[in-house]
Amino acid sequence: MLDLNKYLKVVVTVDNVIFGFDEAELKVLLIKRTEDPYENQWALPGYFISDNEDLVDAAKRVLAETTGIENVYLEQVGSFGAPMRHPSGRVVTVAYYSIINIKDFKLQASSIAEKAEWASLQRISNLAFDHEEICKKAFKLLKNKIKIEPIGFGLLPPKFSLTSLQILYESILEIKLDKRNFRKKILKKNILIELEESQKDVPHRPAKLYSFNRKNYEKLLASGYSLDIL
Amino acid sequence: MLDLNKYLKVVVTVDNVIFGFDEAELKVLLIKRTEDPYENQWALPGYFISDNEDLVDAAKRVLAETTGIENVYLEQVGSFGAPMRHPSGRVVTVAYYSIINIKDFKLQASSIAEKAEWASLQRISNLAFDHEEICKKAFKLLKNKIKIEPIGFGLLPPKFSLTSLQILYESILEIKLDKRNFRKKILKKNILIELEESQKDVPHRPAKLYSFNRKNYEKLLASGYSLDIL
DNA sequence: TCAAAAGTGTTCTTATTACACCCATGG
DNA sequence: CCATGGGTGTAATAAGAACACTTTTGA
Repeated sequence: MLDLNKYLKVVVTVDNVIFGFDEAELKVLLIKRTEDPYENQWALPGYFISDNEDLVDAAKRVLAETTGIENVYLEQVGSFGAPMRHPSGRVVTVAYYSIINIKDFKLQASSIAEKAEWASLQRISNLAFDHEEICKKAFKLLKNKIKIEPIGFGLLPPKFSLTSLQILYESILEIKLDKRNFRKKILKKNILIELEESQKDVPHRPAKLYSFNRKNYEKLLASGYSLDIL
Repeated sequence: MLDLNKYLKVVVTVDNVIFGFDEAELKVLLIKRTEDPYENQWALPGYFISDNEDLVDAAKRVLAETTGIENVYLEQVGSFGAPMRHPSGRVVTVAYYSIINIKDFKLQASSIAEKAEWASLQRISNLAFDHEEICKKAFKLLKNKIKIEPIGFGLLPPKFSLTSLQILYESILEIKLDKRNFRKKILKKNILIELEESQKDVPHRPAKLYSFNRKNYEKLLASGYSLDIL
């Protein structure tokens, strides 16, 4: 039997890039570190893995422990293992990302994180470690994914206006879209349910509200269909 | 200063999924293992990382040591760290992939690998560890990448016929393409140079040969252009 | 002269782009 | 009655899909 002790062993951590959408802006969840190194600096919610724990399970556990967020689907960003990325020694991290509706979760402090906060994507410079690089790679993956999968709906409340949806796409893809063309295209996909409800108490014509037709999307998927929203 | 010795340390390996193209078929490079576990079984070329070595550098070194292949560009597939993926204990692996022209490299045996061999993609079941899963994920990434970047040319000799190029796209994307439409589309991109040469000694009308116009592609890229081949 | 792959255009259908005005509401 | 964002259609252009026969070569 192979003796693994002959080989280099390193510390492995997991980090999470959680995207949310609020006030018409894409945000990312950061924690304020309470531990050395980078004490009191902003960082991605991450920590060490435990034994007998799959990497994605470690990421879920750490996310819950540092921010209170539970039950989210995580997708892998990749591994980051530059020899000096951690000032205390060799640490390889495996990063995950997800997108959530900010209003669905209440952020909690923890022993590891003094506080968790949603930060604008424009303000992710000066993060601890190589976390800015990790954020950027996650954002790139998010951009590619939203073009072919209806993941944007996870960032919105269950009932939303077409304008909110358009702003969401514009924020993530960093482009401007034509209102009429966007509506035509998204409605033709048959993955939205037009509700009876409209916005209330807005100082302009209230927008019709829609919800995501998950059932129909899954039916379309099953019949071998690629979304290709934009 | 944080003492990393308080935390779990695990063995980290790197594995490589090297794609090649030969006899009109997409292949992947495998080694026959000479070490326990999975002795004498086929596996991806991989091994343990060293200290003070970035992950991608480890992957390059290991690839050279196990197969003799050097100087290739590696892209990360991701990390795989299920607790029982290695029978001897906890081992997290970071996988990379690349595509090369088979004829450009001579495969060499090594102490770790009795021999290296190109295997058809259809024959990657029964690999050691979770290497089949890793191959599948790498193949998915390759499929997506070839749609938007001209990486296919790396799999072909410097001079190739349009039919070879079409077969290459068909193999990777696992679809059939219309000959006329494919030619129209690829020629319109302005990334091919039509050579004076033709095939020789073929028992049918010889095909014109083309080469990849890298300079022009880079110029197009710089002017903010997305390839979108298919 | 046969077999095998190379090479070549047109038509039809579908998707994409560009663009400007009236509507409903709260203040 | 004003400000604000909601909602709507058409025409022009570009891209994609479908399709079959002739050509060149070696054997």
